[in-house]
This record gives sequence, structure tokens and C-alpha cells, in this order.
Amino acid sequence: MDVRRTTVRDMRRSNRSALLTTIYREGLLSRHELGHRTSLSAASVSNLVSELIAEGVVEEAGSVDSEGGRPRILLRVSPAFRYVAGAEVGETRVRVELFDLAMNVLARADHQIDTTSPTVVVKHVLEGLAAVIASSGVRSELILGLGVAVAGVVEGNEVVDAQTLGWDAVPLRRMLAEGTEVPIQVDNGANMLGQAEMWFGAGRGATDAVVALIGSGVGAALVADGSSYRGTRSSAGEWGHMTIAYGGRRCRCGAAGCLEAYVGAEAVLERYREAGGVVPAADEETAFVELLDAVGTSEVAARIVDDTVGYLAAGVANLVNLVNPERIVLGGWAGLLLGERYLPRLREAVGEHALRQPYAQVTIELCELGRDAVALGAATLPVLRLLRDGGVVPSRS
Amino acid sequence: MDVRRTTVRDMRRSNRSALLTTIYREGLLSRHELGHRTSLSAASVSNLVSELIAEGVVEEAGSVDSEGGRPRILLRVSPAFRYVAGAEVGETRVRVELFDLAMNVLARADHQIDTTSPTVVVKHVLEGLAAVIASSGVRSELILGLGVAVAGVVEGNEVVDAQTLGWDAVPLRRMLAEGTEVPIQVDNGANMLGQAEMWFGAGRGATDAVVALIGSGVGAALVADGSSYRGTRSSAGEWGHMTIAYGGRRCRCGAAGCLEAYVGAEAVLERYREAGGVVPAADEETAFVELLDAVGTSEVAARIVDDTVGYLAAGVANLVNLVNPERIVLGGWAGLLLGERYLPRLREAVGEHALRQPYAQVTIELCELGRDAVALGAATLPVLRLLRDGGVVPSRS
DNA sequence: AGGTCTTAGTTCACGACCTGGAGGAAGAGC
DNA sequence: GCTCTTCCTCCAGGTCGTGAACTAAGACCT
Repeated sequence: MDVRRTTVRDMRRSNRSALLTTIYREGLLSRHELGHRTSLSAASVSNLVSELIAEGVVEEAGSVDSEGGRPRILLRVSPAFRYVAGAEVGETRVRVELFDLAMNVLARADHQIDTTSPTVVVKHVLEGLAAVIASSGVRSELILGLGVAVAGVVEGNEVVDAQTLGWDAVPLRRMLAEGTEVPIQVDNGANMLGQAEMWFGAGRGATDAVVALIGSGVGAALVADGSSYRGTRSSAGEWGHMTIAYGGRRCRCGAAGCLEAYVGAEAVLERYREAGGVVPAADEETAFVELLDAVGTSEVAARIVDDTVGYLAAGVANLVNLVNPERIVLGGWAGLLLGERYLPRLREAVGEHALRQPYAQVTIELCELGRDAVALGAATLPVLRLLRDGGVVPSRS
Repeated sequence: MDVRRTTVRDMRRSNRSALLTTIYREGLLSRHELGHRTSLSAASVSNLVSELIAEGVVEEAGSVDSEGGRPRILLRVSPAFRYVAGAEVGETRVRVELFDLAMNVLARADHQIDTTSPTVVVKHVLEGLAAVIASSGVRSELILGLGVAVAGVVEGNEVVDAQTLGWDAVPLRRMLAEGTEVPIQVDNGANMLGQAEMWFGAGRGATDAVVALIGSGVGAALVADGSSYRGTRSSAGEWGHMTIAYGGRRCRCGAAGCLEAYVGAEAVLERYREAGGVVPAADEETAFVELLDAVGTSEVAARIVDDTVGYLAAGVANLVNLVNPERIVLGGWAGLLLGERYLPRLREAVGEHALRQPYAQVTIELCELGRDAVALGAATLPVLRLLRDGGVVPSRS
């Protein structure tokens, strides 16, 4: 329940934000159309836009003839007004990317790591940031912020608990902030990939959606009413450890019957092995592809994959029933491999588990951006803040 | 993403709303404290409050000595400013209640029904409304609205699909509106009971919560960021048909392994019967109590109840993992019966299924209001609208 | 009784804001 | 060159919240 005052200045900020967000999301628009979209008066649009142009946030970008009248001047967010950086912290790699506001990649720095100790990760993120700044030639004062995506639970933009990295209450934001002037925002990796899909991928235009990610493990990003839902202490979206087979297979989280214990790539391969299938000694991804390729020839492989689609369908149906989204976007490397081959069957199977009504209202799609979009998603964090603040950049002094 | 303009008048409405909501929820407050709570300036509070008092929405209610200064005048929402009605449409009963704004019951009308045909239900709701108006002596122009709770999926405050009532796309709001001048709002029964618990029961003060209801069937009301979450087409919260035992018991929804097929009272009794237990031929509720009472003496009963708590724990844990609420409120008649006896064990079992982090952040409580609170919850709909509109009552002409 | 202190609430000038309407700018068509 | 259409800007007018000064009302002390 919103119990906060509104002052006459909040009003302007809110209108600047509405204007800027509309320009950012819809691309080239004239002042006239903006008035329509935001239901602001033409006078206010003009007033606000000239302010935004004077500050350099927005720029004019050509004009379009209108049938027999003064041509409309198109507006867009100035791509080079500021820049944003995104980092992806994985188990084996730290990647940092620099974008302009149109989300064009200006520079990229990858670094393989063999230890995930927080201080080492921090060092590589900071080095990566310095590297992309150097190679792009962007002045660091022009960088709005660095969004960092970590595979773990992030509480209050700050403390990270990550089992896979072996992190427990790591104050990542603070540690990074000590090494740079660039403002840091930290968030969960699955959420960031979800964010990228929502803005630039298969989630575009949806306001209630779930991005379901299946890799070695299983996670999900929830989007409610157009913005990411995180729960009380931002650990919402733990889809992977939902019980779907009571008393079933033991999961690495300690519980039994978790979704992840059936459809996570690691678990699928284990089930295949237990059923007598031969899992090649290659890395997980190659092995998973071989399993899928073996479906035509091996009965065991066929059964395992079939079951996997079934379990996955139950897990997806649980999302459909509980959160009634308009769209479910399936991704993660294993999710994509499965989806490419079995999406129609999955859709059908979801229908068998979900209730008629919510099922009829949902569409199930595949991710469009691939897994390299994590840093892109992380970089949307500072952009989101800019849009929310109506293009006002906090001074950094 | 909020892309709407703000005008100088929205500002006033928004501040009136903040003020009114604070007074309503926190009870007796002075102007001074209100300024603090809403972070509005003393001048604005004074200004807005005198307006609200002049309109009759708010009234002064005595004063309190402050140590050595002018005594503070306490304010409250005027209980008799307007009135609200709530209706509960069940399978066997239609109940209508009339409340003042302090939610004191002024009148009640119950009517047993033996058919659930929409026209009959509409007739009884309208008759009930007329009856409570007549017996309370409240002028009908002073009734802000009638909230109607139905056991079914309500889309856009209008069309109801309800399996248990045999309704398919019934335009309930419109049908009711044709018979009365009182504005009608329709919503799902589980949501309304949840709403009542959130405002006046075990959910008070929580902003992210789930009210889990177990009766003959199973449902849940989701509350995110302080307001009820409904999904794209308002059928969110279908917790009962979440798959928790893949390939398990057939559910009446047609799918297999639904939570409801294990912990719904009907299903529990069925499982008891199948296990060789003797279910008395009494009504479901009596039978359920007898089953619980038999736990001490019958091994079969003990096993069934034990399993039920286990399945329920898995279902609750799924909520904990997925939505990361700060509170889970367990209710429904069967939920309460189970909870009264096994709440500690349930809490423990949830811990075995849920992830450590979200589990540590949630508290699991029992409903405080009992099942008669459905009409009360429904009556909060018009109150909510009043608070949202800052005490401005739409003219009805 | 009277003065002083403390806290609560009110009044008013001010600056910030959006809006409607008038007016200017820029092109098309004749 | 005139008119028409469309886009954009400027200005007067009205609304709003705020801070500072002010009034109200009681307690406490002498």
C-alpha cells in the first residue's frame, strides 16, 4: 500500500520518466505522438522535451513528412548520452561488457577463472571494467553504472549467497564499490537473463511473464505488472526446488522430488545413466546433445527424454496455475536444446497438467537471445534507473 | 512499467489517498503524526485534513494530553460517513452483510439455496442487499458498494467461471447491476477471505504474503507488495492444482498428482477409505474431525494424517520457494483443523522441502478470522476503492 | 496570577507545475 | 503567392505543497 507523499517536483520527475521511458521503449517518436502516448498536453511535452534535449538525454533524429503539414521531428534517447556496463559472474568466467544507451556493445572483456574466491572475482570484474573503458575510449564519468549478474541470491542489492560459487554472505557491491567510482548494482543472474529477454527478446511487450531457465540447474525470473518480482528478501523465483514428485529423487539441495532433480541437465544425464544409458565422458553440454540425438535409436534415451518433457511440463504448468502469466519464455542451454525439438509436445503436455483457463491465456515461447545475454541484462539495471529517474543523473562527487 | 502522466490534481488525490489510508489503517492519529507517517508538511496535512473533515470523511475523536503542550487532536475515518456491503455466494448459501467504515456489522441476511442457477443467486443477493438496508435503516445512497465473493474465477470484475457452481461465463456484475443502484464489485472467494485476513487477521502488517486455504478443495490468495496479485487475467493463485506428485492420484480437475488430490478434505477422506479406514457417513466436516480424533487409536488414521501434513508441507514449501513471502497464513476449515494440531510439525516439514534462505524469512501462521470472514473481505473492495480515490465518492446520477 | 516553555495546528506568500488557447513555423497543393 | 494542414512553442491562469511566521492551548514555575 503506497503511503507516500507527492510533491510538485515528484510530478515533474514522474512525467519526465514517463516521457523518457516511452521514447526509450518505442523508439522514434514525434512530440505529437508522445503527447498521445503519455496523455500529457502538447505544451508539457514540448516543455519537458526541450529540457531533455538541453540536457543531452534526448536528441532529434530526422523528420518525417506528414501529409501536407509541417513535418514531425522524431526523437530518440541519445545513445551516447551515457554508457552502461554489465558483468556476468559465472563459475568459470567473468565477462564485462560496455554498451551505449541503445545497447550496442562497445567493448567486451572475458576472463576465465579457476577459483571463485570473492576477492579474485572482484579483481577480475574491476579489471574487466577498466579494460572495456580503455578499449572503448569512453570517459568513465559517462558510465551510468555497472550491473553485475551473479548466480546466487542477492539481498538488497548487496549481500550474495551463492552455493555454486561457494559464497556465503559476500558483500559484493561494497567490495566492488571500493575499487571504482562507477555505481554498482548487483542482481541474480537468472533475473538478469530474464530481464534481457523481457526488454529485447521473447518477452517484449508482456507485463506478466515467467522466464524459465534450464541449464545444469533450474531457475526462473518472475515478472509481474511489468517489473521483476523478487519477494520479501529477493529470493523469489526458486522454481528449481519446487517439489513436483513427492518423495522422489533426492536433489542436491537436500530435499526430495525437486523439479531440478528431474529436468536439470545434470539430473537428466544421471537418470539416463541409471537407466543403463551410456553417457559420454565429455562435458555436460555435449553429453546432453548426444542424449537428445540418441532418441531416434535408443529406447532408453527416448524414454528419459520423454519423461523429462513430462516433468518439465508439470513444472511449467505449476507456474501457469499459480501466477497466471501471459507468457512463459523457456531458456537456458538445456531448455533451448529441449525446446527446439519438443516445444509442441511440451505445450501439449502443459495443457494436461494446467487448468483450462490459465492455460488458454498463456503462450509458451523459446528465448531469443541465447545465454550470452546475461551481461546485457545486467546492463539494463542502470538504464532502468535512468528511466525511472526521468533522465536525471545523480552527481558523483 | 508506468507510463502515465501526472497532473497537479493527481497529486492532491494521491496525497489525500495517502493521508486517508494512513488514518484508516493506523486508527487514531493526530495531524502531527500524520505528517510524520506520510512525510507531508504540516501545512499540507492541515489543509487536506480540514478538507476531509469538511466533506465528512474524517472526524475528530477526542484529544490526548501531550507532555506540557497543546493537546493533540486525534483523527479517524468517520465510521458513518458511508457504508459498505459484502456478499458471499457459496454452494449452499448466499450471505449479505452490511458494515460501516469501521467494519462493524450492522445487519446480516442469510439465505439457504438449493440451486445455484445464476438468476436465482442474483435474486437472493439483491434480496439480501434490500434486507440489510431495510433492517439497518441505512439510506441506500450512502452505500459505497457491494463486494461479491464467488467461488470461481472472476475475470475483469465481471465474468465468472465457477466449476463448483456449474457456472460458465456468467456476467454476474452486470446481472446484479441491473437490479440495484449500488455499485457492484465481484471477486474470487479465496481472494476475499485472504483480503480479510490481510487487513484484520493474521496477515496484518505483511506486504508479501500468501493465504493458503484448505477446505474440501484447495486454493490460495497471493499478496505481493501490499496488494492482491491476480495475474494477467485474474486467475492467479490456483495453488490446489499444482502438481506435487508427478503421475500420482487423479484429481477432479482431470490432471494427476495435484496438491488438492492429497490434502483437500475430500481427497484425504478418500485416501483414508482406500487405506481401510472407516469414514463415518456424516458430512465431510464431521468425518474429517473424526479422522483427526482417530489418530491416537488408529494406525491407519495416523499414517493418513501424517502423510497429509507431509504433502501439505511440500505444497507450502513450493510457495515459499517460488514467491518468497514474509508470511504464510493457513486457513480454510480443514486447514485450521490440521493447523491447530500439527502446526509445529508442519513448520518443520516445510523446512525440509524449502530452501534454507526463503524458509528462514517466512513465518507460518493460522488464520484468525474463521471462514465467516468471506463477506467481510468482499466488503473491503469498496473500502479499498474509497481509500484509493482519497475519499472522493463518485456521484451516482 | 502571571510569565515562560512546549507542543499542536493554521495562515500566507512563494515558487513549481500542468493546461488550454493563441500564435508561430514549416511544408503541400493549387 | 495564397491557403490549408500539421507540428510545435509561448503565455496567462489556476492548482498544489512548502517553509516561515503565527496563533492556540495547556503545563510548570515563581
